[in-house]
Amino acid sequence: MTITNRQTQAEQTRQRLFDTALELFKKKGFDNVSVDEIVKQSNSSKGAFYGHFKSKYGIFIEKFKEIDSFYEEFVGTIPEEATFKGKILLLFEGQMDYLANILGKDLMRTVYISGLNDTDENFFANSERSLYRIVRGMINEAIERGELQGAVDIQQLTWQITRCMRGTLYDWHAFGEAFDLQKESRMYIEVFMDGVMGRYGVNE
Amino acid sequence: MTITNRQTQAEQTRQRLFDTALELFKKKGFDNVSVDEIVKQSNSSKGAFYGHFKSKYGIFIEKFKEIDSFYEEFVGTIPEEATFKGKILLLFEGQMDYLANILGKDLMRTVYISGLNDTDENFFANSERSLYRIVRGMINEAIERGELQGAVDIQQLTWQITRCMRGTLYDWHAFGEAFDLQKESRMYIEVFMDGVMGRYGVNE
DNA sequence: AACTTTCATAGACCGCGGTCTTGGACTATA
DNA sequence: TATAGTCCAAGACCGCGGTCTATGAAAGTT
Repeated sequence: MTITNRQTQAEQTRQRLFDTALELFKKKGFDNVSVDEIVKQSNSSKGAFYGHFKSKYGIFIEKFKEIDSFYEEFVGTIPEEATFKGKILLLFEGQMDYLANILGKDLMRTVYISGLNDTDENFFANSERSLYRIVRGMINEAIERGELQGAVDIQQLTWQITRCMRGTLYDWHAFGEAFDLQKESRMYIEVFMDGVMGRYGVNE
Repeated sequence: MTITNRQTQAEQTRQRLFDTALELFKKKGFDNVSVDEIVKQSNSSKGAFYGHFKSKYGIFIEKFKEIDSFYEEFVGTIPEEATFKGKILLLFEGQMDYLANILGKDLMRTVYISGLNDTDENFFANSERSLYRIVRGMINEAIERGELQGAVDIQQLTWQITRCMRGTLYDWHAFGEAFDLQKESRMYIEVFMDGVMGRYGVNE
């Protein structure tokens, strides 16, 4: 399968749209940028835009997926010897920092909106996302190390732990400026992990 | 302040729009009903509609507020002698039942979307909502009864416990049909409350 | 009763996200 | 090189949520 001229051309158009859109979103905010504006600024057309992206949200969702590379990298920085709980806390901290400072609140808002709109086929439900694989991995490891009982429902616990993230991130938007993401995130997951260890932890 | 004819007329129009809209939403789903359709079916006009409601979402948000009456009533059915944790569990159970069977998933979806859109002045952040008052009340009672330490941050804990609701409800939408709201809700809050009691509970 | 003011309603209008038809350059095949 | 097929791009178009201005009847005022 050779790459034709046409394909590279298309890829360039796509990239131009993508970059322009992100730049405009950053400058003016998602809601204040129209698709027409993106298209015009990119010397492109709506036909091209909707050929490459599913919707205006699509741009942000595309960008959001970069978080998977972040996870893969970040997980390598977590000390091997940390406890299960410690690892989860670090993961939360790193993630929230990345979301707030790299991806940004506006992007996250649109991702969460589209999670409510695209009822079927949304990435939150895709259990193959890096995030879920990593959390599952941590749980498995904790079982092997004897930190968690072997009988724990791994999938269930994965959804629950990541639900703590989603709940916190939702509140980050709903509660406005006063909400300190990093602090709230930490306090919340600490309590939850206490509950997890109390229930499924192994007492020695 | 006497009530004029004009005011009662307006109230009737508002009610007609409200009822018609809810009926149409129920029949065809929120996204498949246009404001024009609501207005036409109500023998009214857009001017009237937007005079009475802030947006199309406004209708559902209005309806959603009825949940406060539900809370007030429901809280009376909780046995006085139940433990703090027991009461919270009952509250979750009753609420989830009400949301799923009375208000409905579509309504909740739009409420959660508007929580992300109307950045300022959204009801989630209004700490005077019945829900928050009730949870705060339960916490206070638990402190008085010596179930919880006096030093616990009441406001913080209130947000955290209700965040469990929000997180679960978000997932209810994001995860589609397979998600069993009642079951997931219970399992999640149980773990969290274990954590709460472990941290802030009083050991005797 | 004559007038002014107020305010709910009507519906034309606007900008936007998204779709659909069209066109024409590129690719594949002979 | 002639021909057929493919597919990216162009932009007219549509339906929608929401705004704006006009209107006329009710309320307030003298």
